[in-house]
Amino acid sequence: MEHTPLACSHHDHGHCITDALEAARQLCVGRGVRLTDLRLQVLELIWQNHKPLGAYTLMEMLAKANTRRVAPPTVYRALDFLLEQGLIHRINLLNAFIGCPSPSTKHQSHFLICRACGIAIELNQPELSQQIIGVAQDAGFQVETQSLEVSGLCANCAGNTEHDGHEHGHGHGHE
Amino acid sequence: MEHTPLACSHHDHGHCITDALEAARQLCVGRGVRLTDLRLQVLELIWQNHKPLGAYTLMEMLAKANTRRVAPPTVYRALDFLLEQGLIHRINLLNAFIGCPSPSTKHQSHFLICRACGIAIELNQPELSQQIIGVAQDAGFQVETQSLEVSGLCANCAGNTEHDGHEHGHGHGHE
DNA sequence: ATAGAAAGGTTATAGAGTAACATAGCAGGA
DNA sequence: TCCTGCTATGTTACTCTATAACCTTTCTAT
Ligand SMILES: [Zn+2]
Ligand SMILES: [Zn+2]
Ligand SMILES: [Zn+2]
Ligand SMILES: [Zn+2]
Repeated sequence: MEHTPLACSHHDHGHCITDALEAARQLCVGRGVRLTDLRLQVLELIWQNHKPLGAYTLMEMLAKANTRRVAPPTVYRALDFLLEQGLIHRINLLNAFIGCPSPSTKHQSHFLICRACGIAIELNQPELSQQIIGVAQDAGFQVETQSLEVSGLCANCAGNTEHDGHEHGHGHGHE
Repeated sequence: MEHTPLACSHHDHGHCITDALEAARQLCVGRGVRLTDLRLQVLELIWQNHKPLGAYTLMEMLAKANTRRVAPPTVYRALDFLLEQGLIHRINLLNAFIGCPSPSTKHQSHFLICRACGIAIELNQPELSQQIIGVAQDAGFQVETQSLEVSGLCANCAGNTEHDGHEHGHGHGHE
């Protein structure tokens, strides 16, 4: 496509996208569910960087890409499908959505979210999940889903701002 | 402070409220901030049970109690104050707010939320907070706030539904 | 008293999500 | 093939959540 957007300055983000899309395709075939054009397009847009994307931002991107109006239910239905299949996660803190790098294995939603650059890093810590389940069990609580959203500064942004107070080159603008 | 804020069917909730309000008063005096009538009223409404309350529900309750219209900014400003002072927490999963039973000690927001009865139980697990900080540090991430929202069934509801499929007497109606 | 700051009131609008119903596209079976 | 039902998408309208901007009131300190 046109560009490799920001955030991931140090890795080939094109691979993130193509790998994720290919994995999604195979997963859906295996499950007998339909990864339609629209759903694939939404997933692709979400994967364009590592920042969570709001439904309305996504809507505008869709409208632009398809040169016609797209209404909220259209994008929300696609998002619902992707959530059900575990292909994306919802970040409640931001009312936004982000691609899951390991959709084939069921897991909980644990994220580190940088307040400076907006990147969201998914944790892969089954032990943490287990500890949370244990704590809940001690209270007689039966866990169904977990959402851990840690806010702060990512390695990049912490490094940049500990020397001087203002960020450079992070592009956390108005998108 | 002595009550276990679990499944509030069996504890004197009047004490929850009066204790919380008295603690809030003293805390604000100590900090030199103003717990105004409005703010106190909002806090009191929030403490009326252990379920998170939405801003608009709160708005209606305020309007009814004061027999005059209350606009969104009014309640949101009160909520912002209470959040800043740590007197309440925000549950992102529900877009709702709940009273904090231990506002005098700084801590993270860790909740068990029952999808059946709506109760939200705040965890008090500094070790869990520490473990999360540790995991983040391994990724070079500098933690500022944590939000853990675990959804599932509380002891009460799990007990009631494990014998038969449908709930009884839970009152998770339209309030 | 008076000035400045903090809090609250008012209006309007932005942002996020859903209900309800209509249409289109894809199946499987006669 | 045509029919039929199911799934996905389009469309309109609406609800719920949250904030911007501006004004008035109340508190506080001098
Ligand atoms: Zn994931
Ligand atoms: Zn960052
Ligand atoms: Zn608390
Ligand atoms: Zn319950």
